[in-house]
Amino acid sequence: MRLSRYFLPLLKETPSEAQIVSHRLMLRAGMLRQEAAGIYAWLPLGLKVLRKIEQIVREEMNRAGAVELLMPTLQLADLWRESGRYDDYGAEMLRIKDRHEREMLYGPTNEEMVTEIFRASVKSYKDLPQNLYQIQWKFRDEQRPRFGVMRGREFLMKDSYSFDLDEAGARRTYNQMFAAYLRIYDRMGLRAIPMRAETGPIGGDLSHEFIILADTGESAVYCDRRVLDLPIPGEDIDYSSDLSGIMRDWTSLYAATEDVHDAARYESEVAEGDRLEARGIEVGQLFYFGDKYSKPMKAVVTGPDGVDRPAQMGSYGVGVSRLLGAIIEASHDDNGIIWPDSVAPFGAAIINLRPGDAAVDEACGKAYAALTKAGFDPLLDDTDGRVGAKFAAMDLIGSPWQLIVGPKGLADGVVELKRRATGERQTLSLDAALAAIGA
RNA sequence: CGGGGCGUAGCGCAGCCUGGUAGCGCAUCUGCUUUGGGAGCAGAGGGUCGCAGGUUCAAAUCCUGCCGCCCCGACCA
Repeated sequence: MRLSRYFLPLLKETPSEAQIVSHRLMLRAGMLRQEAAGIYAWLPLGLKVLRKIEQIVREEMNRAGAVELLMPTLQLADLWRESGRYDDYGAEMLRIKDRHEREMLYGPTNEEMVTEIFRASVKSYKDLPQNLYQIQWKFRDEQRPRFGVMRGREFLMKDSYSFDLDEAGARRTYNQMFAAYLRIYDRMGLRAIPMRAETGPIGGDLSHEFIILADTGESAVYCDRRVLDLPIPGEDIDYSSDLSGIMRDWTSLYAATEDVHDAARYESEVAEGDRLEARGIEVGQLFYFGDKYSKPMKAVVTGPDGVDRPAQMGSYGVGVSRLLGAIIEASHDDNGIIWPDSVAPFGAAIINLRPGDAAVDEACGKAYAALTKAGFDPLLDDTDGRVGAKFAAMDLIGSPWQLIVGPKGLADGVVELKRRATGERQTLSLDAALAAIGA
């Protein structure tokens, strides 16, 4: 992409409404525009990151054996009456009437609908287990939206729903999701800690929240700091194998959100030097809730014994849009965002210090072609700006690699290569620079 | 939902108390100079002052109502 043709409305000054750093940086970097409280337009740069995060989630869900589908954002109220949640959910649910005065709602979550889909076609234990997921917009009419995408009313969420014949099967699925979640956050450069959590309105008796430690987190968390050093399952993980060991390793060390924190247990189980009390951002949650929905909604399967029983269900959410905020909270400096390579909107930036200079233009063109071919999706700054402003802009939007091409260096046969994360700069030939990036 | 605050140009703000031709910085546009870390000079454009009523000769300013947004708390992926 050529910057001169792109839509990147950078802000020099911070909009007054933004209180936390991720919100400020997303606005300044031209990723986001607020349209109403907790409702945002995703500008091109923000959308690119959103799509990359989405894709990582998708790849890891697929790897874990889940199957993607897409359900509508609008749902019929009658469906929610089957589970009893239409009346229970309260003002957080956005309720809508269509032209026929039919009561509808903008889905805050999809347990009812997926259960309806499941029960319509699955009748036998032979078709189990199933784990269906979608990446779809949700709406929860928060009393107090805040912190940009961290607590929006409209947000993008990966939600999956599993169906098993019995509790043992459901726990196997739960463990698969547990391992997949460890991988998802790790691939985004985040250290997410699974913590025992309350089940909330979704219900059930087994639940973990995945928490990113950050000062701006909304909840207080308590854990054994040794969880920070536990190994993440590799790409070669076999999801058909017994994963209870991973689950055991990660859950044997104390880690709990304030809602379920047990101070006495914490103090007895965690050595004083290992105690970590911090703030955390919740970026995902796992629930096992058995037949909470399948029973009232009659999602039953026939077992090998010929007896019908409600499917054992779980649901698993990842806050996709929230993750942008979480990643920025975890990775930024005074100059702007520091994107991990895996989610960077552009894998590399080429800064043309003198557009119009034939030699500089040619070198930039060569770098652009090589980086494009190597899959970096580069951003070429071909604008006529001040050098300082150009550097500041690329730092602000967090380009992981910055290839700086100017007439002075080129006269000596060199360019400058800067790594955003470390600030490290090297002066080297264009070919060597491209090789260093990996193109 | 309780408490507090704010709506004036794209962004950040002053003006309001004490009513009298709507300002500043940044950004934008034009010209000249400048060009390896957010340039300088000169000029220009852009605002029914959130909306609706009211008071007044006169309202950004005072009064009433409404809408929107932000912050603290309670609540929540």
